[in-house]
Amino acid sequence: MMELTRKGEYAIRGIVYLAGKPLDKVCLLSDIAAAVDVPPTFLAKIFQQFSKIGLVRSFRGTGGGFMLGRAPENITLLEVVEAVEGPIIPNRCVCAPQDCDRSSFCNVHPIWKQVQEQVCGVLTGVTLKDLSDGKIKPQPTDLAK
Amino acid sequence: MMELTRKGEYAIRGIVYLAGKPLDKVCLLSDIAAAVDVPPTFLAKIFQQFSKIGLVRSFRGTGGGFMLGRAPENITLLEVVEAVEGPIIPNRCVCAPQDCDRSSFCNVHPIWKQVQEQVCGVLTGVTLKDLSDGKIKPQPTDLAK
DNA sequence: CCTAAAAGGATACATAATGTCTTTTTAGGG
DNA sequence: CCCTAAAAAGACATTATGTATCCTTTTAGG
Ligand code: SF4
Ligand code: SF4
Repeated sequence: MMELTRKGEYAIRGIVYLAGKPLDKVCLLSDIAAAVDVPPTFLAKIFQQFSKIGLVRSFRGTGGGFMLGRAPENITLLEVVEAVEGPIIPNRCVCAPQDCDRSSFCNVHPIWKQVQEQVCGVLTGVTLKDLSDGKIKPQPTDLAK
Repeated sequence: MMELTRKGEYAIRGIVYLAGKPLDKVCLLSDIAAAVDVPPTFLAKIFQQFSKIGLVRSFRGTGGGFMLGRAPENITLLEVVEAVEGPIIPNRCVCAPQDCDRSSFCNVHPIWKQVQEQVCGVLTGVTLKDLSDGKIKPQPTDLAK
């Protein structure tokens, strides 16, 4: 449960690599794939998805390639993950309570909502800039003392 | 990503049902399955797993069935989930950093560790008693203001 | 020894993950 | 205008996982 797929992992590697380059630098897919050690054909599919929603911009033909669609400090890890993995849904009832007859009286239901919020919270708190800089936000170290 | 499987969902339903019964009451698998609307054969497999690790106790033969292995206030949701889904691992590097060449310098790595802690934190904070009672812990409502 | 019930094992089917391959579109440059 | 570089699009192949069912074996009561 809860496991990021290869696709998600590769997606992050690829776009973090881009985030480490100057914003206007156009990078070849094949170069990115080699740098982050991902099968190029697979990464191509991933970047196509990114491109569709504007996370990266693509240029075709000679001299083409990819660059970030926005400044890396304005792209959160959550966006990247959800772009390729879909929304973070610990249990189907979180986004479709009507699918479960028991949701009206179920005590577990709110727990999954809570889990979702926590996970999204962590991933929203990290930007591509943080990741490429190596300057990870000081974690709250939330010890409910 | 992050989605509980049917197995996990059914497991929770089943054991929460048990938690709502007197501790010494032996329940028939078929009754449990019917009550929580889960395929009986599937629930059987799940309860076998529970039984092996002592989360529930089983009795064979005539008059047999299942009961909780411990008091419901001493069983956390995390235990139940991990019993059937395995450990909560947002990314493989969380439990096997040696599998990834990049883990030594990777900035994403600690994020997954953080996610894991948050999720486990939420699930550890809920017991079967809470779930069967309907008395869900007052959530921290962690608004980092 | 007969019956109830769980345990264990094998199997079937569907879906999702993980890639690869081929063809098409777009763009630059001589 | 053509040639080449590069991404986009779509089809396909393979494997792993999820979701379940069935059958046989073990255990226990009466
Ligand atoms: S039983 Fe509760 S937790 Fe499970 S799917 Fe339905 S609402 Fe969600
Ligand atoms: S690249 Fe980083 S996040 Fe991805 S698997 Fe390796 S250590 Fe983990």
